[in-house]
Amino acid sequence: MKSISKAVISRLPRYYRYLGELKEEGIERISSGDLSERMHVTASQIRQDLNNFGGFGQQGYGYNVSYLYDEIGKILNLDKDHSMVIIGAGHLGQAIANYANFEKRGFKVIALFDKNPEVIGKIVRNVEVLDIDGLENYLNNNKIDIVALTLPKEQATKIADTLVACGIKAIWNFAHTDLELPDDVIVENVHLSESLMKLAYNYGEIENR
Amino acid sequence: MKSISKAVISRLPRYYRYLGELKEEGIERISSGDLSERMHVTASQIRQDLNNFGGFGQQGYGYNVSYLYDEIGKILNLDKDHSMVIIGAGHLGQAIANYANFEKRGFKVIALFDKNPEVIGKIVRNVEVLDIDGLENYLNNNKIDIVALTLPKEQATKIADTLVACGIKAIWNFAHTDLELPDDVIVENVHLSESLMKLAYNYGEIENR
DNA sequence: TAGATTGTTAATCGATTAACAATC
DNA sequence: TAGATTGTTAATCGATTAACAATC
Repeated sequence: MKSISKAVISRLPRYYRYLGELKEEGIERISSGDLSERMHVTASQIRQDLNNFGGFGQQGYGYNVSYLYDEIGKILNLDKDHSMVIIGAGHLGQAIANYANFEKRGFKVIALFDKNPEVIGKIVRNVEVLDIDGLENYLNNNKIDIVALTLPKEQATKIADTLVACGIKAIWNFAHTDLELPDDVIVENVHLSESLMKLAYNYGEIENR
Repeated sequence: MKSISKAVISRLPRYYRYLGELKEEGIERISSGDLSERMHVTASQIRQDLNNFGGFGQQGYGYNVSYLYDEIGKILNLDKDHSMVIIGAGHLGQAIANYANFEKRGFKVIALFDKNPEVIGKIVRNVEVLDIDGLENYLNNNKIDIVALTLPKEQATKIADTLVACGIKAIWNFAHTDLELPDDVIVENVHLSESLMKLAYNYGEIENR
């Protein structure tokens, strides 16, 4: 099976979001042309993207919204549950723990960790903040799918090695650094400062024209 | 002047980060070849990217780290101050307000807004949380460069229109929706749920191989 | 059936990589 | 000067768009 390009994957969650909205609006079917207008992408791209995974539509009819929504959900593994641990219980860690929609999609936060005694023991959305010293032991005794790293880069690098040693395969990295880990460990980076710099560049350009 | 491609812009902050690290390590010069090894990109791409903005290097020598760092900073507008207002003083809003490094780069949070009486009046990093009802008046009387939207999508859409009406040209959008705004308003999206879905897809692929 | 719209191939466009002459 | 490394042009690769036959 030829692997799917990164560009395609990165568009799937957006399709999923729009289809969810269409579903909520009670719309049963949609053509690539109509969806293209809503999403401001070409109809060609929508059809090409979807056909990487199979023929979800029907000639002369279009796509069944509910069916396509479910299918994209399956592709994105949203039909399975994912246990998640958050390391770093500062505002960012707590923001993620509190975000209800993740749980709706099967992402279940089952523990937070921190080294700060002031937050250890605190309950965030029914989940206790545990002492980081117990992390290794915890990981060895619980099946964890995803670890979110919401702590400063100095600590993130070291903790990431521990995670890999404990067999963690998926890391959601908010620390401002690139983790250098083995190939079979997936890292998804959220670099907020880089996002903000892009914004600074782009609005600077607008001002000068 | 031909405009620079999005792909190039999105790589600049990462170059900037690596150059900052090199500076801290006390390294004075670096060749595209050496930088390419550190960053895991091709030397060709580095040279192509940089030459969109001018010749920053010198044949036979490479690039002066400190000089290149400053030049990329200028391109990204980091040599200017940017006043920022955060709307939504929940955990995510507070996380951003608290992030010290932004201030180092010239991004100054000068107000937070919320509609929740329990947080209004609270001081976050020397900045007061104000009542959202006073937003329009505030924007009309203060020069604000960037507004961060860290609130639910239902509210974000409405607030975004207010922002545009008040002349805001740069929005850092954390709400899970695409804001439909005039062309001269720059929106930089941070869609955390889409990032998490990409991670779910990718580590699912690893498991199946 | 006729119209609509997909699935898919072919054409275009843009971005990345390779190569090398220029030059420090 | 000789070696190193850039700046830049040319070649390749991949992604997007256009076109249309297949088919519901």
